[in-house]
Amino acid sequence: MELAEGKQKFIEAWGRLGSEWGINRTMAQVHALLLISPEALTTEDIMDQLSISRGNANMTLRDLIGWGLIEKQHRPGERKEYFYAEKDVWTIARQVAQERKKRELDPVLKVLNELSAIKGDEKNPEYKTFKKSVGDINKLAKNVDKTLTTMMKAEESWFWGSIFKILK
Amino acid sequence: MELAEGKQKFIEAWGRLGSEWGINRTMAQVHALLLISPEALTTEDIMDQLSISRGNANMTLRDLIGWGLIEKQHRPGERKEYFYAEKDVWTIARQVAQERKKRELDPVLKVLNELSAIKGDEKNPEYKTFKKSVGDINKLAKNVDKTLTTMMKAEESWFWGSIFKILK
DNA sequence: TTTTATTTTCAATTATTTTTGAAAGTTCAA
DNA sequence: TTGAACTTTCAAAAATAATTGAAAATAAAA
Repeated sequence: MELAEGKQKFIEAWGRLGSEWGINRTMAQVHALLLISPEALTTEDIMDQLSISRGNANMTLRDLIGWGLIEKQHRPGERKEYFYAEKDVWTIARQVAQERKKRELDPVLKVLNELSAIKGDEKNPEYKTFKKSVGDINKLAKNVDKTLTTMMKAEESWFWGSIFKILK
Repeated sequence: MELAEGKQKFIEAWGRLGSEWGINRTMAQVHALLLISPEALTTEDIMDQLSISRGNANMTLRDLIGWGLIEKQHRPGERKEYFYAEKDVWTIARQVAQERKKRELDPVLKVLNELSAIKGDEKNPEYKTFKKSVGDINKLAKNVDKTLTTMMKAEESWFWGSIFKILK
């Protein structure tokens, strides 16, 4: 396979994975493009290479900045903005984990805690089943939360080293 | 908060979480409803409680069976089918991990391996950056893959025990 | 067999999400 | 200031996804 074809495949695969996990396909593709670009790109570069509109490119780039995955760069003497992706994959993983935790896991944990506090008749099967399921999910979610929090602070080699020492 | 309100909140929260993670909202809601139901429910029960059509209920229930999250039950002397959700949360987590790995991670790993094999000029920055990013993502994906594989075989208490012994 | 209960299918509709593109906004050099 | 270069906004359009509901299929009972 040639490099040019490989790039297309990578952008496509990253876009598909993103959309399967609730991330806008275009956003994932722009991220993929920047990930494999040695130099920062302009909005126009991105519009051209992915055949997307200016509006779409602009909004997507802002979102990616919001996720902490890319940054704006300026070049002396130029008005245009350049965009450059963080290339360290572990940093990317932590960043995504942090954002999704904040946006999705944390709110759900809040609801689960409220629901865990509901009182009722222990003789009532409706109540018992509700309580059990909510409680169990809450425990699991808390474990995931703790693991993510650790991961977000950790060095990659230490993290996987620790995981595999045990899980092997 | 009353039980009835709590149930609604739970169904809503589970539906929202599902859709944020690429799972059809209705599917997540049907799952939530069955999770907190002590008894198996009929298609009609589900249609009524969630205000969805028969077609939607039927397809969603089949999907949930496909994910290994619910099962059909039959009652002697009755023609109607009843649906009952697996209640063990760790089993649910493993099942979801297994299905998503199979449907999404495995195909991506296949592509990444192909892309990792692309040869090119080490002096070319385009090639070097592509190679580096793809290679790093591939490594990370393989670590996730290993961890999921272990998790899918593991007992809950052992798994979290091991994780926290190290991550603390 | 025929009737009745129930499930499944799927074309059409509805809802949601994404994208476009042109106008408005901003910045800055002249 | 003006105007060129560039960025942002957002209503409308397009694309995608989810849902409906009635007809067809299936299965059991009469």
